[in-house]
Amino acid sequence: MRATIKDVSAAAGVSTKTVSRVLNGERYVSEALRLRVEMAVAQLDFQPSAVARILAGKRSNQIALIYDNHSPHYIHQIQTGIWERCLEQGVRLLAQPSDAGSPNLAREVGELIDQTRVDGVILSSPVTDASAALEALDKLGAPYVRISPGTDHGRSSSVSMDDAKAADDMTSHLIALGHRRIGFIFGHPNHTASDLRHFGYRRALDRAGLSYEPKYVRPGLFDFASGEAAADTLLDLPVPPTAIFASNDDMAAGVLTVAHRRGIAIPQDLSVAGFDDTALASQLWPPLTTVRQPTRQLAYAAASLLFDGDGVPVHRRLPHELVLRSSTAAPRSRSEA
Amino acid sequence: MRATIKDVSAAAGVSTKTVSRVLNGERYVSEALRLRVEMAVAQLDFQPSAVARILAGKRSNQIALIYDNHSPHYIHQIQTGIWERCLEQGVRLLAQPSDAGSPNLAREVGELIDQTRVDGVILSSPVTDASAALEALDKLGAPYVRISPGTDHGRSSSVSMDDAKAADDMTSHLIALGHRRIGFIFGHPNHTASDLRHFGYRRALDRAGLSYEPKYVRPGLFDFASGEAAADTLLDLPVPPTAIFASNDDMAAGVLTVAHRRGIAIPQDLSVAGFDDTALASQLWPPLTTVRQPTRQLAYAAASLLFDGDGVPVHRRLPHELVLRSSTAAPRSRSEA
DNA sequence: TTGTATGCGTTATCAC
DNA sequence: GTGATAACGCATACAA
Repeated sequence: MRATIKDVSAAAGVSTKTVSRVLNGERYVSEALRLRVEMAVAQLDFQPSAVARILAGKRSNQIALIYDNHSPHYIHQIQTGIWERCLEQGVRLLAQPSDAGSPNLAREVGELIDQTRVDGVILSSPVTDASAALEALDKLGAPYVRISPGTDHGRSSSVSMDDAKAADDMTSHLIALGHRRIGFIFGHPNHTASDLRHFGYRRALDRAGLSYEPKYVRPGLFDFASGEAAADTLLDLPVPPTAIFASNDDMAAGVLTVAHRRGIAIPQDLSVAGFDDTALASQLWPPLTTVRQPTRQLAYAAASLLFDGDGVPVHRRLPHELVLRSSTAAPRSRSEA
Repeated sequence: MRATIKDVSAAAGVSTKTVSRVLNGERYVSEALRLRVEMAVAQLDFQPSAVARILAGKRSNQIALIYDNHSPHYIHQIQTGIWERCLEQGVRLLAQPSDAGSPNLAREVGELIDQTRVDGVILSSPVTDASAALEALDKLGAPYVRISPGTDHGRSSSVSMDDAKAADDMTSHLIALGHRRIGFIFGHPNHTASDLRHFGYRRALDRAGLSYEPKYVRPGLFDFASGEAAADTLLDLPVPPTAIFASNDDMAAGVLTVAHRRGIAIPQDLSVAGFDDTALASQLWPPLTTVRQPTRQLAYAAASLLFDGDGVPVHRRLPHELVLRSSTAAPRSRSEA
């Protein structure tokens, strides 16, 4: 049978409370007793029951991650980042897949909190913007941190990258290389980052005095197929763009595929850039010029905010990084006539 | 405040035990009382505490997945498959990253079981073959199911694909196309599937009367870089292979990259095939001929085995699928002289 | 500094 | 069928 605190206290000849004190590193325990307790613990290979601790105590040392994202890489980065911080803190992580658009979301979140007694919740995109979930958490008074929220920044603690600035930077880079017709592929409409990226693209054009041409902007769904479709449409234009900027790399891979299929040379005839959301970009040929999102770091920071938070909402911005490669080299003679 | 069973019993005018009976769908409750209890539950929006249930009851309705794999896609498939089954069963999933080679693995597993009281554990590759973990589970008498174990099949319930047969099938396909010099890139030595795949490759050669040439077999680590390195070595041979079969698709992507870099046309000058472990293959150009592993289904089946298991080890084999594409078209005139 | 009594929210035992 | 009452294994408040 498993050993309990009672067994330990009997073996050490002290009260259960003293054992509890030693276990939790409280003060006011004599060295002598502490030593005896520690020996007994080691001897019996005692493991405190997390369940009993949760029931009796105030904290559960458990947090939950609620996610709904179809990019395995994104989820993995998020989980890894949070897990790193949890390890340092001795906290367990409950992974909770969900459907950001589901009418049951509020109920699911409520059940999660009530049933498991998690100390807090981390929301990743796109659940981070699901008001049903936020309302449920607010109502239950559960602490939560949002990763890359698109709206309502002041509502809770959150961490994010500056998507608009990142898109602006990349677009400006393309412009500086001499590009004048830059295609843009929108991200999934459910993700607020999509809007921000599009806005950054537009802002950069505007600042450079270039006109925003809706025909160069195509919708997308963050997946390979929509990237292909968008590229086909853009490259079929009478005057096609000299560069295509995709809102993530799955779609950028679609662009590359279409280019290969059509015999279009990269970067000589077309420059391709994208957000490196799924880390696919580094595996493509030619290697893509990308905006690298610090997903893992964002997740780590989110967990930190959750653990260290004192109630007042805090926002943390983490820097993005432009990874420049040959795929966006200057066009060979495609400046405006 | 959260409602408790006591509140419900008071509201319904019955004992707590009766409420418990209704909640757990036990027999011997009159329709009248059952109805009153259900109304009270709905009225109070009562959520039973999972924690208290675990402490008092026998089962926790929680299982754990122990994994250590650096392929986000693999992990995602595994988690998704298990989660699907858990949803049907109303069971929560605790995700436990680990290090299959860590000397602390046994301790970590022991703590997991003792602290969380999970009803069972699912092990994915490569932890599925970590004897330290298996011993710890055996010692604690915790039920567990292994996904794609490479050794000791009889030790526990398990699910798997026939890796040797899959590699054999693919190699045979290449041979049938006319290939006589087929390069092979080994998988990560920690994964037992690597050996099986290599064996299947060799068996197919043998059956076809082709000699096994060690110079056509290169080591690999299941990552992009090792695929590149292996391809470089193979293509530098005086008489290079006409086809390269990589043990996963990350490495196959490396092969494609090297081919592009060297101006080698695919499939005219080189055929490329691989195991589609990370689902990357479908996004490459040209699309790769692959063995598709039913990862999600394996995970789902593993969870089923865990829930339905009655103690006696059961093994379930799930079929693989060959996805044939132009990347392994017949060689244009490269048959042996 | 140490120990005692009580509670956490549910299930299990055993009466009625 | 139904209901008291005792566990479950720990933390908490309060004494000593």
